[in-house]
Formats: sequence, structure tokens, C-alpha cells
Amino acid sequence: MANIEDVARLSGVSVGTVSNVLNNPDKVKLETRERVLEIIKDLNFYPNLSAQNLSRLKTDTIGLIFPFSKRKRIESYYTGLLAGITEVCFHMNMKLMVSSYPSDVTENEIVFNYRKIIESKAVDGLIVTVPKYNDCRIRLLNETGQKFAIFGRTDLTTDAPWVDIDGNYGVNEAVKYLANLGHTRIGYIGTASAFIFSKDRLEGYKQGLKRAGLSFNPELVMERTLDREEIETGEEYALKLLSLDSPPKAIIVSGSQLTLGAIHGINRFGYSVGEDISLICFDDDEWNVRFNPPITSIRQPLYEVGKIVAEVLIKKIRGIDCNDHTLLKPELIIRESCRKP
Amino acid sequence: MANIEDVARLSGVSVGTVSNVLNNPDKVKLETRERVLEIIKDLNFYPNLSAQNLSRLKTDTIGLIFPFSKRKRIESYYTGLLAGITEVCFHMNMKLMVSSYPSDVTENEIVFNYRKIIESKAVDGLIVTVPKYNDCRIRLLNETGQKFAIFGRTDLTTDAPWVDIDGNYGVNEAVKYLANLGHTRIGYIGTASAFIFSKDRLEGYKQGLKRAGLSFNPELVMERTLDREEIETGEEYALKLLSLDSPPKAIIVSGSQLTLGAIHGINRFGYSVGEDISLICFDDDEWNVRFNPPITSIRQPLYEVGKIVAEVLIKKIRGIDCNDHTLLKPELIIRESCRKP
DNA sequence: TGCTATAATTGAAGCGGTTCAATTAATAAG
DNA sequence: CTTATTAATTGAACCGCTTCAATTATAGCA
Repeated sequence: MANIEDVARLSGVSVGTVSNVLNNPDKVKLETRERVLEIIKDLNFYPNLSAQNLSRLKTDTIGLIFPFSKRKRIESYYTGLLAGITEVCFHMNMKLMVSSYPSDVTENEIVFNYRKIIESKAVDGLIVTVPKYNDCRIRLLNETGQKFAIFGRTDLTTDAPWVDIDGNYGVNEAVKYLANLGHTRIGYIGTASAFIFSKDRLEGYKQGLKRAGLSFNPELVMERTLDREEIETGEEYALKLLSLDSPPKAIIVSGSQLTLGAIHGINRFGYSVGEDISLICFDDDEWNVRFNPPITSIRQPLYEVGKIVAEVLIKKIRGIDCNDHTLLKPELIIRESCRKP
Repeated sequence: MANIEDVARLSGVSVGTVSNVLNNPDKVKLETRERVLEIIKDLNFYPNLSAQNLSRLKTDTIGLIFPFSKRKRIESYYTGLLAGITEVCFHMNMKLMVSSYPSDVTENEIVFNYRKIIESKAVDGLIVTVPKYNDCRIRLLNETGQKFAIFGRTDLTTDAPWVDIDGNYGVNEAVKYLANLGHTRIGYIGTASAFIFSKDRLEGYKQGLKRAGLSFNPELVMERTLDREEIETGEEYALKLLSLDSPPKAIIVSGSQLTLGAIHGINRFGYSVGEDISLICFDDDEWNVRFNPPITSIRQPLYEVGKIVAEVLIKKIRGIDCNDHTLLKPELIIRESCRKP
């Protein structure tokens, strides 16, 4: 409860000097500095953050905002992301403000939320995750001049740094692996096309086929829509794929919830994963390993993304030059959900 | 970038009036209020948070602090907790500051970290998770008078509200279930005894045995120590239990990482879960369902804990009376990892 | 010893709000 | 048309720090 004035009084100097002891130690004589530091220690004095923020016109805080999940837990990819972000914050002496909003809000409400945070100067910068096309958050951030960094890439022009996972490469690898096993009809269940990364992954699917000398067949591709549950969508799509005249013998599914649904669908169809149908999941949750059979999956380095995106944002805020764009490669982890057709 | 002075000037009133428009609208004439609100809207004015915090001497922020995980993702129980906390923060108009620190720090460093947050008035209150005996964080919080709420119970006297999960009840249920199946020798692999909740769960184990008319056998009980990896500990302990002269036919394991280890151990011993050995996991991660066989487990309502602990803390901060202590019942979810002995 | 150059310290003006006593405007009562 | 009463508004102090021009102390040099 001590403030800078108490420290000043007790050590017989002015508040300016106390402030200098803390922020420009070389500007104050060794002797006084030591005296002041002693008092500071005695009083357990730490500068009041609100006051510091106000006078410095910054908060040393970055923000992460995500929608509520209906599943009563934050989406699994945030666990890795958050671990990376908080770790960097610790080391770079930054604070992290986390906030969420209902997942069914309109764009206007999102913008309102963000604007409040921006205009009230609650944070020095924001991390934007998983941009959509013409993303309203990025438009707003651009317009207001707020500093930010993106996990993902955007179609909008911006000088904000980004970090992304090379989905194209990931799916490409998956297709290559399946093709090498001898698969010629490979289905693809993709994430919602509203997200930029969806196209990237789909592109990887197409390229993978091409490279493997296989033809692209639109009826083998399904894309999730945002208005429906992932699990039931996955189930329905898997069922649809298997009901085709010449059904795929392998399916790549983008996202672990969709995959769960797809597995249900496959089972309901009377097939079993790893036996009748080869399955690859884009995303490597803990359950992928535990499943029977363990699911071959594409692991995204989310912890690394978290670290880099936080670092790059903080450097941006501090005016430190750094690599603005990072594309990380996901890794195909081969388990037992695929076999020769 | 507009400040309250801009608003005042443009609407031809004093800053005091603008402030009242925002905070005591009934104190200003309808006509002026509307005029001012219009300007506020035009300028996209939101009061500067740092200034507001300073003059109000509060931050409308609560803090959650946790150790880094070595697993490159935050511990799974935080995903539920965080979902609940952020949701309540949203609805109660509070901010959440999340921070973490290396998991291998000393008590002194933890105290230093907390003290800085407390004394710098970075937050109005803190959430403390999973207290140990004579927990240094709680001692500090008590001593400084900082408001806080606990996920878990403590041995220290404090008037801080807490929310906890009734571990005693949970393990009790598990033992009852196993005893009903006909088990008489039930092993128990527990969490580190440094944590308060460990004793609670162990107590449940003992009570469960007693109620089922079974005798307590110390050689069937193992407790994790904090200096070792959970997975390898679980493996070793399971192996030890199975190597006893008269080994248990059922094991209850506290925590999902320990359980994973135990499963390895069981397999290495040549046994298989659900066949030769019945297994119950205290904690219901997603993988518990996907495992083969799906693991019977004790589900903790973490999302609810998060909601309540946040709510109770915020109410405490705001001086609103509420129920200070909440004990939630976990739920035994019966799957396929147990059978008759 | 006096003068200059440099080092150390001070004091006051911000930062952008809130709050409240003091003032002014509006309304009611006589 | 006063005067008393209440409503509306103002202006300045305050929150606790940073910053920087102005001042004072110290050291270096002739």
C-alpha cells in the first residue's frame, strides 16, 4: 500500500529521483540509489500499474480473444497456443488479457467488443486467431491502427505480422502417404470454407492428388458449414462418402471434432477404421493416440505458434525488428489407422 | 484517440458532466445527456482504462496464475476452468489476466511473482488453484489482504471463498462400484500428498473400503511424489502393485496422466485393462472415452467450478454477499474398463 | 580561488479519468 | 415578482506515476 511518495519521503529524496532509481538507475548517484532501494524493499513497494500505464500511455499487456465453446472447455488448439503465449509473456515481461464472447454473436457485436478494448487502450496489442475472409476483426484493427499479430493468414492487406501452419503441406503429405499405400480414391472432409486456412488445406489435397498422378474428383470432397455441429457433420459426411457409387477407401478429415464424427459415421456404416477405411486426422489431440486403432494424424506445432505469435507481436509493439511472417510445417504422425486398399 | 476532454469541448459541457453521463446518467438533464452521448458515439469514445483504473483505484480485473506445463500445453483441467472463468468474466464485465511461471521455481520466486502482482495493484482479485498444505500463495494473500478465491480447500484459516470438488465422494463412489462388482483387493494410485485434495481422495478410498466391509491395506496404496514425471510414476506404481504377492484386481488412479502411465505398466506386465485388471481414472479427459476399452472415470465438473469460483470472487470484490463455500460432486461415468474379478 | 562543465536532484506539468463542494439554472411556492 | 428549493453543471483536487526543464551540487581545471 506504499506509494512512490512514501518512498520519497522516507528516503529523503524527491519522487522524481525514486522514479529514476527504478527506471534510469544510472542517472542517480550510487549512494542515494542504494538508500532508496533499501526503503523500496522495506516497504515492499511496487509501482502502481494503473498509474504507470496512464503516464506511460501503454499497458504492457497483449490480448487474446476467443469465442465461447459450447463444449464447456476452450477449444483444444488453444491449450497449446496458450502455453506458448503465456510462456513468452513471462519471459518478455508482458501481461496477457484473455477474454471470450458468446460464439453466436453477430459481426457487429464482435466489432463492438474489439473496439471497446482498442479504444479504451486496454492492451498494447492483440492476437487474432483463425481469420475468415474479409475478417471484420482485421478490418477494424487495420482501421484503428491497433497493433496486432495473426495466427493464420489473411486475404486483407495489412502490415500485421502473422504465424501460420502450412496446411497445404500437411494435407499434401497425407495424400502422398495414402497414395504410396496404393490409394487412388481419397475422400476429404474439410473445415468451413469461411476460414482462410480451409482453402489452404484443400489446395494441399488437390496438389497432393496431382503429384501422385491421381485425378481430382469433386464428389469426394465435402466442406463443413458453420451453422452445424462438427460431430454430426462429420458423421453425415462420412456416411455420404461411403454411400457413393465408387466410395473412397481413405478419408482425410480436417479437425479432430469432425474426425470424431466421421469415425461414428464409418462405424454406423458397418465399416471399421484402419480395416475397411483408412483415416487421417488433421490435428493431433491426445485422444488420437489413445483411440483404437491409434489415428494417424497431422500434428500442428501449436505451442510453437503461440510462442512465435506472441513474440512477434511484442516485438512489433516495442519497435524491435523481426521476421514478420512465419510458416511452420505440420508433421504427419503415422499410427495405425491406414492400410493398403 | 478521443479523450473525455474532446467530448466535453465538442458537446459544450464540462468533463465532469461527460463523466456523469457515463457513470451517473440520472444526474444530467436528458437533453444534455443525449447531446453528449451523440458526440461520444461520433467519436467512438471509450474512457481510457488506465485513467479509469487509477482514479477509481481498481482494475476490474481478476488474475489466474499457473505454472508452465512441460507438455507444451496447459494442463487439461484448465481448459474447463478457463471456459467457465472467461464466460463469467464476460457476463459480469470483468477482465481476466492470465499468467504463468516456470514450474520449477522456488516458493520464494512464487511469492515474489505474486507479491508484484498484488502490490502493483494489477488485479482486484486472484484465483488460486489446487492449494498445497501451508500454501505460500495463500499465506501471502492473507497477509497482504488481497482478495482471492480458491479452487480447492486449504488447511490455513482464511475468509477467502472456495469452490471444490468432492474428491472423497468421487473415490468413494468408485470403490463402491468396484466392491459391488465383487472386488475385494482394490489398489489406489494417488496424487502427490503435498496437495490438500490428495488426502481428501485418499480418505474417500478408505471410507469406501470401510463401507463396503473391506479392510484397508497400506501396501495397495501408492502416492505420487512431485519430483517425478507422472507417466513414469504411474507405470512404476502399477507394476509394483501387480507384482505384490496378492495383487489387486482393480486399481483406482488419481489423475489422467498417472492413469496413462498405469495403463502402460499394466500392459507391460502382460495384463490388459478391462480384462485382467479393472481400472478407474479420477478425471475425465477426452481420451478416456476414446481409449480401448473406454475408461470408466470420475468426471469433475471443471467448467462449473470455473464459473462459480470466478463469480464468487467477483462478488467478493464487489461486496456482494454470496455463498462462500461450494462443494461440487463429481460423477462416476461407467464405461468398459471394469469387470467382475 | 574562481569558473566551467558535468552530475545529481528537484518540482511541476502531464497522463485521462472520477468525484464532490461550490456555483448557477430552473422550478415551485408565497 | 421575490424567495426558497431543487436540479444541473462546473471546476478543481485527486489518483500515482513519468518526464523534463530548471536548479543545485560536485568535480575538474587554470
